[in-house]
Amino acid sequence: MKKSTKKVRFLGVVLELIHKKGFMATTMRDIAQELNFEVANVYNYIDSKQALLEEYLFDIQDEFHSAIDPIMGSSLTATEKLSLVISSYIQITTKRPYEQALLVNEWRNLKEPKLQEFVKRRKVYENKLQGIIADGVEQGEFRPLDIEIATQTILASLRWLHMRYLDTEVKLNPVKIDKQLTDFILLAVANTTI
Amino acid sequence: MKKSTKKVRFLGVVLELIHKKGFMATTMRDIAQELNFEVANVYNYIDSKQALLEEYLFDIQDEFHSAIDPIMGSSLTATEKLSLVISSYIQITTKRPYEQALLVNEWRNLKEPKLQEFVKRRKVYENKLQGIIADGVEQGEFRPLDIEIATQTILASLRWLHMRYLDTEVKLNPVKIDKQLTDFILLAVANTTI
DNA sequence: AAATTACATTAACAAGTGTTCATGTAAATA
DNA sequence: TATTTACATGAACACTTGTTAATGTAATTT
Repeated sequence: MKKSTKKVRFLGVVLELIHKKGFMATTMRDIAQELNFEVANVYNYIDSKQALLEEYLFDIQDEFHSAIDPIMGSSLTATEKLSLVISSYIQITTKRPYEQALLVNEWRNLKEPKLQEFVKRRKVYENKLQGIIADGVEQGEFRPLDIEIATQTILASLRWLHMRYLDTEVKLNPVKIDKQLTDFILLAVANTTI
Repeated sequence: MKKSTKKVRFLGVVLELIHKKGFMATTMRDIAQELNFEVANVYNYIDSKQALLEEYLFDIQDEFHSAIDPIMGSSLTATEKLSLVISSYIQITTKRPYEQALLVNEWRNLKEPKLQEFVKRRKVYENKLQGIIADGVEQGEFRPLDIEIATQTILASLRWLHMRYLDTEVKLNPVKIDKQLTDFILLAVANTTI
């Protein structure tokens, strides 16, 4: 549609509104009111309510892929790769907590065929991480984990963080967070003590 | 309202429907159709759509409290307590995955004042676990973690499990899950190797 | 057998839903 | 200056929403 600064503002304001009320509970009239104009004008910014959700979700999902791909392509050890994935995940979350919250909470509200596309793409990301874990176990860097459970557990352990970067809550120090979570996960998968 | 077996069936069928479609997207007419009767009859089972959500959420939340309370009251070590909390969490999740899914995904759709009540009660649970962590750090059983981050991370690492016990997916072996997750978390918080 | 309760229907309600159309004006471009 | 583009409005649309009222019948209790 557009790409002016007005649209940027629109997306930012609406993102917070959707996060606060939930996507389904946010009506087009809610959006219009938040921006002090009439309902019909919302359609000068977006094609539909669904398209709006898709725009947010696929955009933030792309960011996660852009972060993991160069790590996959590198020739680092599994431990180093895992560490980098964790750090990149935290970095994206602290930079874009509202989008991350949508990613966690609202992806279910996508409709087919976009829903399938989203889930498939998420699975690709998970498989990349799972590849790192499998490699680490094979090389003896990690203990003999069930790699599927380990992958899901690691991702889950990172999936709460956005809550601490929303609204007026006291922000946690990203560097401290990074150290705590990296230590936590690396200790959990490691074969040896540090 | 009631407590007959008809109501039990009602709650079971509707629980799955709500999980599949999402609470907001599930209409009273959807519910009626799923049970092969008319909309108005839904109100012979529940007072309102909101009350239905409240019934599910506070019931499963109570189950988590009932599980953690006796552990808190015991005179075990922090490590033993943490281990038991993890196991009880997994047990509830595997036994009632749909309710657990609601707990994770749909609590936001509660309305005041029930929403506040829910959040407050969840905080109580979190504080109990946080007490165990704090104790473990003080006693030197655990490493010097940031106890708030550790608590949230542990809980988050358990919060994906219900997904593997829903629908027609291949169920994971609960005993294996228990061992993998307990190892994962205890290693992550431990001061020493096992 | 009579009375109460549990389960069901038909019909309607007031309010809200996403979206479109026709139209207008301010701003940017030609 | 003329014209296109960006941003805005008012009115309406077809449909869906949760909920209630009035009423009926099957099952259970007295």
